[in-house]
Formats: sequence, structure tokens, C-alpha cells
Amino acid sequence: MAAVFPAPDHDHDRCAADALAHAEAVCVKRGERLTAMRRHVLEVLSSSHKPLGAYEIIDLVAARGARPAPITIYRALDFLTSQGLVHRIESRNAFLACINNHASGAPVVFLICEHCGAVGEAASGAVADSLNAAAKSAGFTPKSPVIEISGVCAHCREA
Amino acid sequence: MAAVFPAPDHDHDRCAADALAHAEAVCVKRGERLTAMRRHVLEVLSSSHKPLGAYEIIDLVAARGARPAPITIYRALDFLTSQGLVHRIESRNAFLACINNHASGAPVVFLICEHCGAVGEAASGAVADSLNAAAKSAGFTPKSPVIEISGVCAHCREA
DNA sequence: ACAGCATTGCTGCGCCGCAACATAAAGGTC
DNA sequence: GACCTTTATGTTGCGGCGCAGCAATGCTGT
Repeated sequence: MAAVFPAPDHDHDRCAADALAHAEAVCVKRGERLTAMRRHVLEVLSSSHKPLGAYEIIDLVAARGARPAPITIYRALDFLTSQGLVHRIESRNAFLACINNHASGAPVVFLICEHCGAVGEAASGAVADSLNAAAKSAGFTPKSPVIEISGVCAHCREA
Repeated sequence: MAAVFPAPDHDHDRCAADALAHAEAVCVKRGERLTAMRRHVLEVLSSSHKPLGAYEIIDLVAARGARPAPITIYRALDFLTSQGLVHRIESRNAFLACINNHASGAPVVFLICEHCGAVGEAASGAVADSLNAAAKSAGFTPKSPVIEISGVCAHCREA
């Protein structure tokens, strides 16, 4: 599995550029429109490896021009999440740009550092298999698993 | 593992009585106080196998007497969750009485039926193992895993 | 009885999330 | 280009969620 916990001092701008390029390609392929507002929201999220609340996003988008209403941000977020470009962190009421090109549909494990707030994405076939087995033995037909784990990341553990 | 998806027509009062007895025993053993307010909240939650929002709980508690303020309910919920008697369903902003006597600390998998709203609790050592392995390979020290799966329960699937 | 602690009540507030409607922009058709 | 359809954005408004800060009350042990 690919564990993604980027170093605290890496180049965020580079991340954002990569994420935007990827988003562009995805939207072109699917015939979806990556509008200015959607791009702004994705840029803001990609420039941070911490999950951002909708109202934090509003503030950051407002720093570059007009202040969008909450609903505008939520609609952009709905689009981005539906395209798999952004994840929602349920336990934080916050959103996070998806960095991995993990296979769509595969369950993602979010590793949330309680100290620095960074969130890593992990994907594990073993987790998926054990979850499906557990659900099946309960007669349950699973759709979308949400897995969020609080803890301490490697960088903070050293400090 | 013990999958718990009670039949839709089972005896809720019985569940509630069992849950209350268990809570009483737990609190006596730990020297904690199961006050009237905390008991009321737990009764309300135990009488439903669907997760309830804080404001739904307020309404249900108010039906038996004075209407508590939101903060009062949240404090009771904080207590009950800290004692492992109630779980919080992050993806729903709602709370659920814990039915299983599952080992404290063990990760619980919530199976949330999109059709009837019922929530089953499952506990699986395999899931725990695979999650710990995934976290460890990312250099992550896990604390409290949150696992919530949407889908369709066995009862609704038949219908 | 008294001091110390836990619990509850009260006031107030900020964030989250979206419905309903109106407006503007992009794309397709003739 | 003129027109229409579809999609996205702006505006207004509202309700639920969650808790801080302080005051009052109740319980516990000596």
C-alpha cells in the first residue's frame, strides 16, 4: 500500500499544481467542467494537507477576490467529491484534497494526526477484504465505507 | 464476530431495560454517577435502534417533563460516550446506545442501513489487525478508529 | 455542619449545511 | 447570429449542531 504522509516542509505549490493538472485531465476525460470556482476551491484545498472547513475555504477564496456564499462552496465541494478529487472527513466536518490516484471505489483509510492536523491517505486491500467479510457475515450489503483513525503521525512522534 | 441487527419488531423495552441495568452496573463498578438526566438520555437512546440527533433527544426527553437545554444533553452524551455506553455516528451527527458488551478499546464497525436507518454494530479482530497493519506501515500510531459503512441491512434487502 | 467537588441550568454565540428562487454563463441547433 | 436548453453561480433565509462561560444546585466525605 502507498502511505502518504508528506514531510511538513515539502513544496505545497508543487502539490497544488499536480492536483490541478490531474483534476483537469479527469474532467476533460469525463466531459465535466472544471469551472473557475471549482478550481479555486481545489487550489485552496490542495495547498493545505490539513482538512479545511467550508467556512475556512470561504475565507481563503475571499482572500483572492469576491467572497462566495457558503452554498457556493458546498456546491463546488459536492462536485469535487463526486469526481473523487476531494474527500470529506466526517469526524471533522472538513474537506481534504485527494492526493493519491487511488483506485476509485476502493476504501480509503484516513490517518488523522491529533498533533499537527495533517491527514494521510492509505489504501489497503486487506482492510477492504476484512470489512467486506464482516459486513457479509451480518447480512449487510456495504456501499461506501468511511474509515478515519485518529493518532499521531511519524513526524510528530519524533518530536 | 457478533453481528447485531435486531429484527424490526423485537421488544425495544426489553433492550432499554437491559441497557440500563448494564449501565448501572458499569457505573457502580467505576464509581461514576448515573444521574437522572444521564439515565433519561440513555433510556431514550436505548428505546431506538436508530441513531438520534441531540435535538431529537431533547424532544424525547421533554416529552416526559422539563425541556433540557442542548448543552445539558451534550454533557450527558459526553459522559455516556466516555463510559462506552453510547457511540457517536460521525457521518450522521447522531448518537446510538451501545448494545453489545464488546471489549472496550476494540474497534467497532457500524453498519448503517440507508433504507430503514437502523445501525448494527460489528466487531472484528480481522478488521482491527488489518487496520493496525496499514497504520503501522505509514508510521502512524493509531488511537481511536472510526469505521462506518453505509449500505442495506438484511431485513430491508428482503423487502 | 462544612468545604470541596460534580452536575445541572441559563445565556449566548458561532459554525455547519442546505432549500428555494433568481440570475448568468456555456453549449447546441437551426 | 438568434434562440433555446442546460448547467453553474448568486441571493436570501433558515434550521440543526455544538459548545463556552458563568451561576446555582446537589452530592460526598470528614
